[in-house]
Amino acid sequence: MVIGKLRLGFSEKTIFDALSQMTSGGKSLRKELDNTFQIYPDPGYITQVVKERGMAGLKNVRVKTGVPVVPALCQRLNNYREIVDKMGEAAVERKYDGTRVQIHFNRLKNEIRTYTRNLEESSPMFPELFQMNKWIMGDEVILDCEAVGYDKKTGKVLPFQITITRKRKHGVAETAKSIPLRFFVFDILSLNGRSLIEEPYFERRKFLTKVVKKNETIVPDEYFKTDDPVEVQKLHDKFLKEGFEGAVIKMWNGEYLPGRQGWNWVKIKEAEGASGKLSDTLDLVILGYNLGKGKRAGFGMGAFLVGLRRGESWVSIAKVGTGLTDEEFKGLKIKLDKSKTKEKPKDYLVSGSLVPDVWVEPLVVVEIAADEITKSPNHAGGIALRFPRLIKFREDKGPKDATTWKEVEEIAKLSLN
DNA sequence: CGTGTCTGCCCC
DNA sequence: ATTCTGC
DNA sequence: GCAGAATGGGCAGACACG
Repeated sequence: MVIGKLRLGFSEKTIFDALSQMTSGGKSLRKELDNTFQIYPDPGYITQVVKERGMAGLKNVRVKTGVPVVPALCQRLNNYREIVDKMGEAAVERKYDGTRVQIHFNRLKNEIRTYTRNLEESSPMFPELFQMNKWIMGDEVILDCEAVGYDKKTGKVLPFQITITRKRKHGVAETAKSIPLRFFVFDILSLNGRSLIEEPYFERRKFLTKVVKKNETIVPDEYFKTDDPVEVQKLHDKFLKEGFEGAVIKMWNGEYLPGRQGWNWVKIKEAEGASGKLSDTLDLVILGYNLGKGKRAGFGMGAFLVGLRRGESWVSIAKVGTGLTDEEFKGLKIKLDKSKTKEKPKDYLVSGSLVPDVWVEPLVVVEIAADEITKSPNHAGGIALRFPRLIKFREDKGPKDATTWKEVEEIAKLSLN
């Protein structure tokens, strides 16, 4: 099936608005179009159905294996009480740092297909699913899960960088052997032709338990029911200690809603109130900046390179392009241009792909938050920050007061549990 | 044949 | 992924 | 509150170059 470029993003909204108007419908019509899009995300097809059979035709569009469902996503919120206040009763699940997989199983057609979070078909990536027929109690099933690499000896999950090596065109079988994946199933979207997306969470979970038989490769994900913020916090701490990315909290009665809607699904990774999953923020020095595109080109900076002192050199460990307001970008450019250098300063160690458009003297200190310190093939320091963002400018600090290499190594050790 | 660089309706 | 911004 | 548009690290692949 060809899903056109209009699939996600820019104009299905416009198209559906036009379609609603054309068919003299109002808001309810628009809602019906959106609901259909969730189970058949192809605006071209939907337009055709409406054209040929009118809005009534939409009722005949059903969930089916081989057509991806627009996946539900998590809102972010790092306050336990607020989460519970917004949801009431909720389920708490582990957050896995892997890759999202929507599994479509059709016994009669002998078909097993998978889709990514962006509705990309990914079937060739997961040869281990070919035995689904033994593991699934049903003939036509759509499952939602997270696939994570795991260590066969210890059973522990592996870092994202290892899991994602599976995203390849060649050598999939070899990689599957050396880095097996485990599929943690947390939802079921359809069963034998019947859509379950409008069923409440706890009902879907009942179906899931009946349908998925646990084994080495596929596991019905564990969940904990609660309406107590303290309990949520305890579970979150437990998950972090176990080495998982955090917790996902879902409304107990919630439907399976596409995208981020309301407070149906919420994720929490960091300690309550913290700005990133990494235990500490880092005070780093700006080494240069890039000119930026689109709106950012207007104020002459899109991102800046940060690093710290290691021995006699300055080494980069991240680029930062978020966390600043437009005004802050403008102000920072003016400030940095005062210490622009024509050439790369001699004591800078920065590898090719990260070389900025403009080099600056190592003077400006910024506080940076991140989720993780990872080994890096790109940054000269050999490590990098995952999801770096600016917290604030440290005008009170000079380059000598910046975080030291030793401190970073300590934090890195801690973050590897 | 290796190495470097760049790209992806990429994954996060 | 995170974050900011205009609506 | 929501969608859109900026931006991050890093993987395999494709391609250029020597």
